[in-house]
Amino acid sequence: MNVVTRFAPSPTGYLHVGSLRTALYSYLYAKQQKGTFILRIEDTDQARLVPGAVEALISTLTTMGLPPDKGPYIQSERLELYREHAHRLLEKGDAYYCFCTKERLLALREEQQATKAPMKYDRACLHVSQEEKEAKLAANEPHVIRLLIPEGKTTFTDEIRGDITIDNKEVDDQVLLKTDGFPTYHLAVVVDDNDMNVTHIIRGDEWISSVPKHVILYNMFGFAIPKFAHLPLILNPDKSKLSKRQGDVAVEDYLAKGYLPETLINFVALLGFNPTADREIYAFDELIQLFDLSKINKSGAVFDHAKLDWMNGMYLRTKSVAEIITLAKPFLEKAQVSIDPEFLTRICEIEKDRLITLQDLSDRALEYLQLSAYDPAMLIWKKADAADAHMHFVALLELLENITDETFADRTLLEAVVKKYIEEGSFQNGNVLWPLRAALSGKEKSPNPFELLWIFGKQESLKRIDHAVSLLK
RNA sequence: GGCCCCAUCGUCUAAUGGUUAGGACAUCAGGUUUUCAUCCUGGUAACAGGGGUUCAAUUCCCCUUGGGGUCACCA
Repeated sequence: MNVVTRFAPSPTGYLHVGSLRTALYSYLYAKQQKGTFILRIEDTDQARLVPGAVEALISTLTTMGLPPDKGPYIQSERLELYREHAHRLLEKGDAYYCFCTKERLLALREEQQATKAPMKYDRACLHVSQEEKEAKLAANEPHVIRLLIPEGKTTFTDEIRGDITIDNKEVDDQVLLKTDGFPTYHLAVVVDDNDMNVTHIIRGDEWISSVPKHVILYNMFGFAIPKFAHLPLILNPDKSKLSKRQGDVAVEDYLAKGYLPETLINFVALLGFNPTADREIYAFDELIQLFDLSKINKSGAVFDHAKLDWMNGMYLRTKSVAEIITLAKPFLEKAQVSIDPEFLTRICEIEKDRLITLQDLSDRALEYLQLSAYDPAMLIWKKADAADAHMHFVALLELLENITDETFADRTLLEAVVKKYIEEGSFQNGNVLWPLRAALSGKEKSPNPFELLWIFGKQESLKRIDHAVSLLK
C-alpha cells in the first residue's frame, strides 16, 4: 500500500505551530514510508478568504523543510465534485434539502439551550412534502443539503487512541452543501481524501468528535475508510488549547523573532512524541527514521518557551560565525544596523554562546556600536575605590597606547599584556579587570575585558577608557 | 450541560506487574571566572484519590476527582 498523507489547512494567512506539528508528522510518516505528502487548501469558507495566504503557506512550509510532493489542491476549484457527491446522497435518500432560515436555526438552538435539550437540527425539512420541496426549489429559495444520519452507533479506530464508539444520536444532520453551493468541511474532506487516495489522516484532536460524520459518509459513498490519527493538542501554560491570546502561535512569528526553522521542527516534533527519551536534539533525517505513529502521546502538551529558548541556543552554537551572520542579516537590516563586517564578526565570535535568537545578535551589535550612559560608580570594583580605578585607567591608557595593532588583533596577546601589568604591579585581578571591563562595556555584565579590547580595537578601546577617566574626576 | 478524550517531577517525556521511577528544560547549590554567558559537579522535585484483580500494582479493571476537546450554512 502506497502511503499518502496530507496537510489540509484553511488559508488563514499564517501557519499555527499546532499545524506545523501536524504537517511535520504527516510529512515524516510519508517520507519514512516512501509515500506521498499532499498539500490541500481548504478554502470553502468564502467569508474567511485571505488574499495571498496560499503563497505564504507554501513559502513557510518550504522554509520549514516540509515541501509538499503534490498540490496544492484547492477546494474552491473543485466545487462540481462536491455537488455531484451531495446529489448522489440526495438521490439515495441519505441526504435532504433544508430550507430553514438562519433565524429559525438560531431560535431552535436557543430553545434547545434553554431546555437543555441536545443541540441538534430538528429535521423539520425532512418532512416537507414533495410538491412543497419542488416548488421551493423552482422558486429558487435558498437551501442547503443535509446529511441524514442513520440510527445506530458508529465505531472507528484511531491509531493513537484505539477504538472509539459514538452513538449516532449524538451526531447532528450536518450541512453538506451550503446555500452558496460550497461544501462544508465534512463533505469536502471525505470526498477529497478519497479522491486523492489519502491513506492516513493525521490531524488535530479537535476533529475527533466529527469522525463519525465522516465514517458515515465514507460508508454511504462506499469509500474505503482511511486510518485516522488524532494528535493531542498543543497547550497554553494554563492547559487550554494554544491560542493567540496567550502569546505567539504562528510559525512566522517565531521565525521573525529569530528562532531557527530546525529548532522549531525539533521542538515541535518532541511535543507529544519522543523517539528515544535519552536525547533532545534530533536531525531531520533521524526524525524521519525514528518517527512512530504508535508512540505518539495521548495527552496534550504545553508549549514551553523556556525549552524552546534553550534549544535554539543549542542549534545556534552548532553554527559557524559566518553562518550566524548570514542568518542574522535580515534582523540587522530590519533594525537598520550598519556595522563594519569585521567588527560584527568579532562581536559574533564572542557573543555566540550567549545568543538565544538571531534577533539577539542584532541587539548586541547595536549595544557595541554605541556606548550607553552608565553610573560612574559602576566603574569601581567592590574591593577598591575611585582613586584606585582612576590610577589603573591612567596606567592602562598608557600601556595600551603603546601596543601594536598586531597585538590588538590577538586576544591571547592582549590578555598577556594586561595580565603582565597586573603581575608586575602585584595588583588584584578584580582591581584592574573589573574597571577595565566596565569602562569598555558600560555594563555590569559583559564578556571579559580581553575580549572587549579585541572586539573594539585600539582606537575605540582608548576612547572608552578615556571617557571613564573623565567620569571619575 | 450532553457526548468524547486524557491523567508520571513546575514543563516536555521514558520505563516497568517486582526499578533507588530514568532523561531533558526550568529551578537551587557548588566549581571555573573580575562580572555575565558557556562549561563541569551535585541537589530539590512526579506515578491525582479510592476501590478491586494479583504473591506483588505507577503499570490491568472500575469509580471519583481534575483537565481538555466538541456540540455552526468555520475549518
